[in-house]
Amino acid sequence: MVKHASGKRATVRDVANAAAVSTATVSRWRNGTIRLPKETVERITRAIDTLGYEPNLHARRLSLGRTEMVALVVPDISDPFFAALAGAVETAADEHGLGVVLCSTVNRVERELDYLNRLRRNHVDGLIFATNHPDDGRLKAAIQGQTGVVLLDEDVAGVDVPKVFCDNVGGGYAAAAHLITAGHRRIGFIGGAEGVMSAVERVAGYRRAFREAGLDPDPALVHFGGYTAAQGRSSARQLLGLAKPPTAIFASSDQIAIGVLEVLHERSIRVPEDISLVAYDDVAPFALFGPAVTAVRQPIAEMGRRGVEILVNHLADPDRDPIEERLTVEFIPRASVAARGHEQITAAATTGAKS
Amino acid sequence: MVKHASGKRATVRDVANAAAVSTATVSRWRNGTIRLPKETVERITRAIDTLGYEPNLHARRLSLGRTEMVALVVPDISDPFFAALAGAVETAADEHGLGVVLCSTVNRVERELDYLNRLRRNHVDGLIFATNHPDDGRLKAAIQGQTGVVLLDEDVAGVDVPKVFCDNVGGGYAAAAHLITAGHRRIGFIGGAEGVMSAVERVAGYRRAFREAGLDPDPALVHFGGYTAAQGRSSARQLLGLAKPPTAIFASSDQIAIGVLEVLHERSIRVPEDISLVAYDDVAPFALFGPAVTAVRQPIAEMGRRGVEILVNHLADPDRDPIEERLTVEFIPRASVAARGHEQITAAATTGAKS
DNA sequence: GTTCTTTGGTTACGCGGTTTACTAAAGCCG
DNA sequence: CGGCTTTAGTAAACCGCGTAACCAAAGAAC
Repeated sequence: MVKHASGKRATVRDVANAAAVSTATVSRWRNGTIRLPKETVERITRAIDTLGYEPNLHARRLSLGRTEMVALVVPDISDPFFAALAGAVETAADEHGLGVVLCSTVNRVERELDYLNRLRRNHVDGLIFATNHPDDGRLKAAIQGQTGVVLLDEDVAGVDVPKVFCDNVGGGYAAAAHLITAGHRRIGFIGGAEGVMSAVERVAGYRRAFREAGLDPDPALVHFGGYTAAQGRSSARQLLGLAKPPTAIFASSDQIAIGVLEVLHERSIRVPEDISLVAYDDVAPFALFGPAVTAVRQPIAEMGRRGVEILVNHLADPDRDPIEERLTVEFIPRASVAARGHEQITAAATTGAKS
Repeated sequence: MVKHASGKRATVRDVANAAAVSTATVSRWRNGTIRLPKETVERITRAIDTLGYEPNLHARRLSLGRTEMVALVVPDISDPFFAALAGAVETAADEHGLGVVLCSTVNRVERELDYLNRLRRNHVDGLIFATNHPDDGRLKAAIQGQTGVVLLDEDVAGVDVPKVFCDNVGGGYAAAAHLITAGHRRIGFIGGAEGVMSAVERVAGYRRAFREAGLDPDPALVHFGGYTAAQGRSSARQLLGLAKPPTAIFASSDQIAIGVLEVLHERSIRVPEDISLVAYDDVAPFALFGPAVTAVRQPIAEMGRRGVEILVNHLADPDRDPIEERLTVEFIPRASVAARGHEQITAAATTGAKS
C-alpha cells in the first residue's frame, strides 16, 4: 500500500464511530436506502463534516462493480469533427453524472479491440464507439453480445447494439443533386474507406441523384480511401489527371475537402470558376474560406448527445431491443459551386438549387 | 453486490488454487517482485491461460491507491486548439501506459475546482491543467501544495508546480513587428481574458515591437475579453466603430480571428486591402481562407507531449523543484497582411467601416 | 395478553488484489 | 555436523465501501 502524503483520510468507519452508529447505517443513509430520525442524521452529518469524510471511489467501484465512467472511442480526437463529437458527449455524460475517458484509436483495430476489452473488464460501464474503417469481422465478434456499446456515426456491420447515424443517403443525394442542378455532369466523389457504411450510403445518394436526373455517373470518378486530407489530396490529383477530369468534386468529409483545396491552390485551379466543390460535415469554418465552401452539415452535437442518452437507457435496461436512430443532415449552400453550361441546362435549374 | 451477467470471472484465488500456490505467490510473480523456479511459473501461467484470468482493475486500484489515469482539464474540447492538445496528450499518455479522462470546464471555476478535488481523492494520478481565465485566488489555493498537477498553455499565478508554456512575448512581438514593418501604425490587439498570462505577455510583445520602432501604440486599440469567436466579433465591431479605426488587427487566437473575419465579411470589408489581419495558434486551416491568414503558430502537439512527460517525471519524484518550460512559436506569413503607407490610412479604413 | 408491523438499526461478509512478516527446507561453509 | 544463507514460498492483514440478513423494541391490532 502506498502511503498517502497528507495524513490519513477518514473512512466510513471513522464516521460511524464518531456518530455512534454502525458503518452500515452511514453507508445506507448516504445511499438513500434507509430513513433515519432527524437526530441520528444530524450526528452523521456532523461527523462527516468535522472529519471531512469523502468516500473512496475505488472501494465503491470494487464493491459495486460499476464505474460511472464511459469511454469515448474515436479514430482521432484532434480531428475537429471528432472533437465536436467529444464535446457533445462530454457535456451529455456530465449531465448524467458520468465521466468520459478518451480513447484515440488512430484507426487501428487492435486498439479498438483493446478498448472493447476494457469494457468487458469493467473499466468503464459503457462505450461510445465511433470507428472509421471497414471491419474484417474482428470488431463484430468483439462487440456482438456485449452490453453497453453504442455505435456512433459509422456502423459495424451485423452487430445488434444501439446505433446513432446520420442520413448519409440524403446527404449524398443533396450534394449531388445540387451539383447536377447547377449543370454538372462529371462529378467526382471522394469517400471514406471502401466498404464503410457512411461511404457506401453517401455514394448511393449520389447515384440516386444521377438516376433521378436520368443520368449515369461515370464510375471512374468515384474514389474511396478514407476521410483524411491526405486522401483528398491524392484523389484530387488522380481526378485532375484524368483525360476528362470532373467539373465538380463532392468531398465527403471536411478533411477530404481541405486536401482537395490544397491541391487546387497548389495548381492555381480556381473554385468555383474552374471546378466546383461540395464538402461534408461542415465543422471547418467554411464560410471564411476563399471561396466559402458549400457543404452538407451533419448534426454532430446532437449525435453525441443522443449517443449518451441512448447509452444511459440501454444500460438501465440492456435487454430491450437496441434502437437505431437516423439524424437528418442540412445542406448549406455557399459559394463553391458555379453553374455549368450544358446542352439541356436551363437558367431556372442553376438558380433554384436548394436542399 | 451487483451480479455479473456473464458467469463468474476468475480471480487470483482461482489461479492460486489451480496452480497449487498461494494468492501472494501469484500476485507477487505477476508484479515481478519475486523470482520463481521455471516449473512453478509454468503452473501459474497455465492456470492463468486456462482460466482466462484477468486482474480486476478496481481491486488493484483500491489496494494500490493508484489509478494509472490522468485527467486532461480544458475549457472546451470542441475547440480545435484544445482538441489538438488533447490528441497529443492522449498519444503521449498512452505511451506511458496512462489513460486520459476528459474534463471540459466551460471556463467555470467550480468545475475546475471539482476536477482538482478529484485528483485529491485519487480518482486520477495526475492532472494536465489548461485554463483560460484569470484566477481569483481559488485555483491557486486548490493547486498549491498538490502533487501531480502540470499547468499547460496558461498560468495560474503564484503556484509552484511544473508548467509548459509557449513564448507569448515572442509571438506577440513577431505579429506586431510584421505589421509595423508593413507600414501599419494603428494595430488593434484582441487578447484573451484580461489579466491572463498569455494575453498579458502577448500584448507585452506587441508593445515592445512598437517601442523598438520608436512608436507608441494607441491604448484604445487594445482589447481583452477571451479567446472566443464571440469576443472576436464584438471587439471587431468596437474597433471598426472607432473614429480612427485600426488598419490592422492582431487577433491572438484562431477563434478570435474567425470572429473578426465574420464581421469583416458581414460588412464587406476586404482583407488585406481594407484591413490587415494576423492570427494566433494556427490550427485552423488558414492557408485555405480567402485570403490565406498570416498567423503565429504555437507548437501545440509538442506542448501536449512535454506536459505528459513532465507530469510522469514529476509523479516519479514529486519533491524535485518544479520546472517551467517555454516552447518557441513560429511566424507563418500568408496573404492577410498588406503593405500600407500611413498617411491615407484613416480615410480608407473609416469608409470601409461605415459601409 | 398475544401476535403483527414498523422503526431503527446491527452483524458479518463480499468485492479482488497487494504486501508485510514469517517459515520450512535446501544448500553451503568451515 | 552445526550454523548461516538462500530459495521458495505462505498466512493473514489490509484497502474502504455496500448490502443481505437479521434483530430488538415499541406500538398497533385483535
